[in-house]
Amino acid sequence: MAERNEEFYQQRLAKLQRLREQGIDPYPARFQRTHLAAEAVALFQAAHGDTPGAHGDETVTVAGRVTALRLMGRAAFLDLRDISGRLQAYCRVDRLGEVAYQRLHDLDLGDFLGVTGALFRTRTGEVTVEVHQYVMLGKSLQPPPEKWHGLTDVETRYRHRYLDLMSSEEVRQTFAVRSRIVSAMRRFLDARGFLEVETPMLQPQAGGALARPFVTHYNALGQDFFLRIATELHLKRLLVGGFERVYEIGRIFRNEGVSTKHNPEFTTLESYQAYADYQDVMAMVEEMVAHIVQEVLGATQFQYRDRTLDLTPPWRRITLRDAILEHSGIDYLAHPDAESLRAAMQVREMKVAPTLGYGKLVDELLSTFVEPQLVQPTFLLDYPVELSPLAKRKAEDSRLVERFEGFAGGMEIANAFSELNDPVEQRARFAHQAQLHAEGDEEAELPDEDFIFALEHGMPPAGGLGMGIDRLAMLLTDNPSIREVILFPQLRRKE
RNA sequence: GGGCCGGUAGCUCAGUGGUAGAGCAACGGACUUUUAAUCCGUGGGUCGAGGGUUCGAGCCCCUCCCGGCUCACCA
Repeated sequence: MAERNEEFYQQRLAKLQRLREQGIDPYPARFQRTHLAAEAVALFQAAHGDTPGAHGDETVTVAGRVTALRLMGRAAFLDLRDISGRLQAYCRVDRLGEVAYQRLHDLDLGDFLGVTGALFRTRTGEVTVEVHQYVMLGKSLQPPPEKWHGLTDVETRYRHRYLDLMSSEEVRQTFAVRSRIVSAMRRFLDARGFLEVETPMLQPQAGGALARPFVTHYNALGQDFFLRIATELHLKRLLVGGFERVYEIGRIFRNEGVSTKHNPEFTTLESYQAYADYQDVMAMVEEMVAHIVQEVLGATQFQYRDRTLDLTPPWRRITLRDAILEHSGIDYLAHPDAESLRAAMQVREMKVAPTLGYGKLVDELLSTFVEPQLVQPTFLLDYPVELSPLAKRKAEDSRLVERFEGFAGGMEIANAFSELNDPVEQRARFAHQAQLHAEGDEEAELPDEDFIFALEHGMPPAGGLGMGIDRLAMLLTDNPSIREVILFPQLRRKE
């Protein structure tokens, strides 16, 4: 864990004081720069090529953080880093004058500095700005992480993410990619006529997924509220209201353990499209993901861990039944009830809690045998109705619903179905869930009377989708842990 | 919650029972094209916390805290 160092702080505070005594504001409000670091380098390169020792007459003003400082008596080099990259600055006493030059001794790594000067290329070939004048833009009072090894302590990286970002270009890149994923997703959906909406995070009851919620208290109403576990039920109310294509990208909260694939708050996309079914959604998912990857990485093939993933459509499609049969040898449809299926699983030496219901057992088979094998993008189709209280049954087989999940890199990244729009059946499904809840399943879906009331007013057939943005970001940034793609991941409080 | 691993200077890390170390960073000095600048010198530590064993504990034992991986739980 990073800790404050009082000695360094006092030293830097003294430097700050010296600046003020010289009438210098160490925290000015504004600075007008003419170029980013990378722009300055490109400018010089275009005008003078890469001949070592070349001097130009281009004057630039750049600003950034001091990341290295090499004082050599009557001359000094320092590295400035801004969002575009790094630019070396060269200071010499005969150019800056004795006073301004000596003041460099009170400069520290981490300070923000603005410099103006002429570009040249050193004899070792680096484009450099020879400083005519400089301005302190923000004094730093704590030392930055080590310049060569950077920050490796994982706990410090997460608790003080600014230090991690400060010292690692790779980490900065990860979060830039994450941002581009989300904006590419928005562009894709917007171009297809989807309307982006926002629905409540604080809810009198949390529904739309099988998960335990966080509870909070609303003082003004004197009531407990729940943080949403999904956006589904509100988005479908909007279909009832007449919107035909809606989506929401937002944070949801699930009161569960953390792991490399789970953070208690995470970000999902949910979209709903009227008059579409899960087959239409499947086509959209593979097209959308390929589009995003192409925009963000410039190709639909990329490295994830030790494998090359190819997200070019079409993705493999296989029924959940066949996938489980293939990887575990168990045909769950041949075992129509929980007792029989559990017995079959125990024959294969799986430890299964006797309290697990039929749906959970199937889920267990999926996550144990199938999910880790799905490295290349794959859609699993047709799930048992017990596992999907909000999905429409298949016309040909009432044990199953029209649902698919998308996998890549051994992780679930999408979940979608043809939405159940029959209010009477929805009520019955809720009743079944209520029964499971009464039997001790804390994750069972609770009946949402207003949602049923909405359905009773008529909802068009629709295809709905949920996607985990964090997991998509893990894939595209080649990170094995969800915490690496969340800026401030959840950690236990430390005191 | 279980198992395994880790927590030593601001940072990166050595140190397996006998005077707490190195590199970077910091401070002082030399140096006008360096770039992990170089050279000389200096300061800097409740060794995660608490207890125990021992003549003596960073090191061995116990408890606890925090983190990582993993299993379980968990979409």
